[in-house]
Amino acid sequence: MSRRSDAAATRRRPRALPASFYARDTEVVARELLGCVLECHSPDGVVSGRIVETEAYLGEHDAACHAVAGRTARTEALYGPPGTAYVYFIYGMYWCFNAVTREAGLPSAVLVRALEPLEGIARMRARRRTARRDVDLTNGPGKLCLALGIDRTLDRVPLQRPPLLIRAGTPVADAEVIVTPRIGITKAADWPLRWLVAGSPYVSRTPATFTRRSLAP
DNA sequence: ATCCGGATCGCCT
DNA sequence: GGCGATCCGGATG
Repeated sequence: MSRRSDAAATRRRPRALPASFYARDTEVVARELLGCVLECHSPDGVVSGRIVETEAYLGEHDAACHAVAGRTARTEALYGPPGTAYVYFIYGMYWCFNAVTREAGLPSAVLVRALEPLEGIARMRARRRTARRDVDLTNGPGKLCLALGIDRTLDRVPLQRPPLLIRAGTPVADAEVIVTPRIGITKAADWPLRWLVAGSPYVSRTPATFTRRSLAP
């Protein structure tokens, strides 16, 4: 990616979003996380990216939310305080990162599905050897966890300080936001709970609404 | 002890 | 657009 992006990300370091940011309606948090910067620290250095795609998972009554199983060892993080991480393992080989929302005891979260790489791009390339192009480094929830080095050790950590944090970014205007159904689920698959930055080449999958919009504005 | 489904990815056609 | 990889969590016996 461009040196300009790296330089811009390094120059400005807005404060991390406070826990109160997450202690709100999950859909509002999912929407407002667009444009914010997810940043992960490790002995290898700092890696970060701008959030361009999110999904909301609404709690025990959302059939696609892991909390349908109730409170278990796995879902414990979902029941934790707002502004902490829920990191889970999927399909035998990938991690997915969520930010816990609302309040402790109400198991809801926002899944971060795609990033625009900003900082530590060389490190991301090293961790994502199969990605031929930079747009493929972080355009999916499993990919971005590989690129940033997010795994089980970060489950339940607070998101206000290293090793894992989310900073305020350049706000994304409503005109640039698209909402679609969530991806890769079978239950409650028609609920419009996925938010994307329109036109970003870094999203995980271009939604059908893109095509429809361009053909029939 | 065993079974099954899954908030994915990468490679194949 | 389809499929295999690979393994954990939760349910069932």
